[in-house]
Amino acid sequence: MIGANPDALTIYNTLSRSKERFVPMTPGRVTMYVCGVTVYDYTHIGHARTFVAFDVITRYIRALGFDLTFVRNHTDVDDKIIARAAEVGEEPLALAERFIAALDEDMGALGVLTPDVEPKVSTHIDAIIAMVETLIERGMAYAVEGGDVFYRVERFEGYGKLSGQRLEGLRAGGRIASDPRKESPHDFALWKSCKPGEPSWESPWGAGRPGWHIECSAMSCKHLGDTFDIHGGGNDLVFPHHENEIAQSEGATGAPFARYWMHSGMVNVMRDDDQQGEIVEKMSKSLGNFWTVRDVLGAYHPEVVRYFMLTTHYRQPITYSLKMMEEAHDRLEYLYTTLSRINEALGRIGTIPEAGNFVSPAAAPLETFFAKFHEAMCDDFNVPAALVPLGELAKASNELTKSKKKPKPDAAYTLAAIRSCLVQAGQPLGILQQLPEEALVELRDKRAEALGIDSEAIEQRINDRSQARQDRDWSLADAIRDELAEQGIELMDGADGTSWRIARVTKA
RNA sequence: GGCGCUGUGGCCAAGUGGUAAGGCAGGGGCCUGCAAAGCCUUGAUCACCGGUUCAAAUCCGGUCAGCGCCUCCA
Repeated sequence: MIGANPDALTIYNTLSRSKERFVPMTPGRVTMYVCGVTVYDYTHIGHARTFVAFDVITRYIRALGFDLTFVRNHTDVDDKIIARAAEVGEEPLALAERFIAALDEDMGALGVLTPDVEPKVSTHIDAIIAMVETLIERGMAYAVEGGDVFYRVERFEGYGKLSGQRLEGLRAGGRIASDPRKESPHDFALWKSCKPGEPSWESPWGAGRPGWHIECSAMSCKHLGDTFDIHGGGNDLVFPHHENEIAQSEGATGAPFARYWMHSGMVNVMRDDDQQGEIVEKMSKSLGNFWTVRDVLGAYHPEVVRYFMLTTHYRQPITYSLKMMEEAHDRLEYLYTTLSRINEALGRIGTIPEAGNFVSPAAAPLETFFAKFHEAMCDDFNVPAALVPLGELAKASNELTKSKKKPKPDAAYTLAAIRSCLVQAGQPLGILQQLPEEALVELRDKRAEALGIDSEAIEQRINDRSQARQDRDWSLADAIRDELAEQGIELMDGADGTSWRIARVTKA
């Protein structure tokens, strides 16, 4: 990508609690592992936030010229999956498989790139067992009667280095009675014996299944090695999941685990509370306050969902609301409208003039565009700041496309350059990747569909009005405009006919 | 109780030592048969108190408020 400088990238590392210059282990190559989800239900907007955040990160790392290997797992063996499967009378692995397919579909629709490797627990049992055995050999874990294996937390010196927790500060067993077979209440399960009827695999400790944290240690090790560059996930995984991963991996290999830990912020949701009024709280399955990706995709264009997520830095929490989605919709529509106007203007002349022969009047934002964009992106992927130069470009472009005349050669060149910049910058962000004319229709139709507006009826009335306007019957034309405006339809009279859009649902 | 995060104009949101990016909404204007779109223009001293400094939204201490994790969680 133009202006990209891989040496300039800075990443906030949870481990050091500071921004660090990013230097990969192997020059030019980056290895990254991101925790996926436990697949027992449809994914919600919270999952999508993390996936989109790391999608932008993977895209931008590649745009910087790095050769990235990206691994993201599916946890397909887990208590919740077993419980859900029992509820609906399905085989646990079949249920998991079904929701993996749904996840692929949802994330694909959101434009989230498929990772290079998507390992599953069920296909990595050997690697998991091997790692547990190593941990036992090294004294970092112990098997107990009944066929469970626990990690010996107190044996791992660095325990708590990621989350800043100290063993004494933890409320282990506070809410759930601690297993008396544990040496310490903080010890956690690496291998769990199974009850009859549950999915299980043979192991040196009897039939059972892996504990929750071990799969990520085993699978990241298998696909990326003992030490790799970046480990990511939602910040609710910092403790205990990621802390335990470090204990397992470093306890087993003796080598440093992930070098940079990146955590994305949660999606919040507003709720009306009788006592406290409006309160924000984390979107989560257990609170039941979630919107599934498919619900939201039913109402909004996928790039609108992405744009919404791009407006807040990935480490900050973001509040999901209708108002913010509408705002994102309008802003994306604005950018696509800008591109469409460029196409229209450029369509009025034949060939686009070559660079270098013209002094363009709107060159200022163009000259600084990539510098600003990369400066923001290299500052720990500051996407909200990176969006600013896009807006500047759009403004300059719309100034140039104001006139309906044939653009002058230097203006045409500038417009072509702006279009190219917008589309290029949109690539790592995952927006502006459609033909603008198609995107605008999709944006409009999606909103029409969500509001139950009949597009054909609208177009019919527009035709009626066009006739009235031809007859110079302004009062009838205005009456139709008002009638449609009642439904939130805004008409745009242009040189080549009338187009329409739907006004925002919520204003204040 | 422990660990961590946050508090910037009506709303959203960057900035983390040199006198506040950007977006939305609102006001004014240009354009338009009218309108929409687009363009121009307009607003904050950064929760509070104290300290460090030539200089702080930005560093340190304290207070208040909100949130997350410590149990499954993206």
